[in-house]
Amino acid sequence: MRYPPGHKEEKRKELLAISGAAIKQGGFVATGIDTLMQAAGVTSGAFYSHFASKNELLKAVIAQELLHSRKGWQKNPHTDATQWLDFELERYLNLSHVRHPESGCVLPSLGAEIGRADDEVKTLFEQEMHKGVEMLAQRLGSEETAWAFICQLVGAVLMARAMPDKVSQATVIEASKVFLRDAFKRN
Amino acid sequence: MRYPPGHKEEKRKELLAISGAAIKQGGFVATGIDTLMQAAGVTSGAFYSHFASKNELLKAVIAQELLHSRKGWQKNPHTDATQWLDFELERYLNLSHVRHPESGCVLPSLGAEIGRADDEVKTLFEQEMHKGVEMLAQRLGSEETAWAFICQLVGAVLMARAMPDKVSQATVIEASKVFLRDAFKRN
DNA sequence: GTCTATACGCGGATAGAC
DNA sequence: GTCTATCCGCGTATAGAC
Repeated sequence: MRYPPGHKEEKRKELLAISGAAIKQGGFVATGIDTLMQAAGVTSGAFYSHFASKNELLKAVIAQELLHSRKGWQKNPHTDATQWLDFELERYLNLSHVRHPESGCVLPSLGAEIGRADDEVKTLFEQEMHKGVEMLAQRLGSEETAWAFICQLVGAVLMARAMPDKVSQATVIEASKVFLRDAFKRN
Repeated sequence: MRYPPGHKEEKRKELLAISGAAIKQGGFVATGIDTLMQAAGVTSGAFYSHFASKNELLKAVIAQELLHSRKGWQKNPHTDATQWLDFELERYLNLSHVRHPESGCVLPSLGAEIGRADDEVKTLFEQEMHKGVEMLAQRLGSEETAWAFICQLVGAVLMARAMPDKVSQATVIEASKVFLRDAFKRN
């Protein structure tokens, strides 16, 4: 055969990573398959060798992105609760994250579009989210607290990205940072 | 003249309200002008008698929706801080709001798309948001706290809408409700 | 002010050559 | 597996009749 074994799986992974970044940046509906494949250096016809439809791509992107987010949390080196929290707050609530959705968390970028997607997408999303919430709950005490923590972070980046300049963006994310630090300090 | 004075202004208001609902439900990019005007009972050609472009419509929708949100806060009858908070939490964090974006807050629905819009849109958004934050700050003590409050609410509804069933939706919004109640209780 | 008709581009998806 | 070519529908926006 002309391609080494495992080539297809690797190519799919590559397309997935590039598509994920482009979709987080431009939005799922707004970004066409032509654009996605151009970013990957192939033509739109090649897309369907790897994904059955654009909706299948969305599911694959969600699974990949949320897996990546969970891996990110596992890299937090701190055992002390306060230090662990500060590390996560700095990592998520910073201007670079606000200004670079293509390499950031999928939730502020695609949350609303997942909400408008079909049940297959939402069910997959729920399953992947729950894995993350279970992980966070071990640090934050309960799944309930983990959900509230996530909602605060996601809402802050979502709102900050809608702001026109760095100053107002910083105001929004710093507010949530202070609020969360304060809420978890008194336990 | 064939139409009474003020007819155009009224018609524009009507188109704006109907378009706002449809866009919050389906997304700004994903909803075409044909669809919007069909919902209003006119054809797409009529749209341009009232708005210069789809982007101008987005700005008008944002201004209208955020004005409506501020009016909603003003209807809160409570003076006691705890009662005021409970009233707002119940009003925003409930399943009906999660399941009816067309009549709900514009922020979870269009936040990400505003983030991808041009500077004109974002600047308008910032100005309108600041009016609301100033109002909330009088209740919550500071603009910083107001921002954090908004981010938690918006993130909760955004995440809940991405969930596939009522149970998981309720889990998300209840978590934020408890979290916020707890955070403001200890002041 | 609203209608119909239309220009023109881009959307998702498929067929067949290589 | 990827390419080119193509189908068909929908997107924004405009022109001109009524």
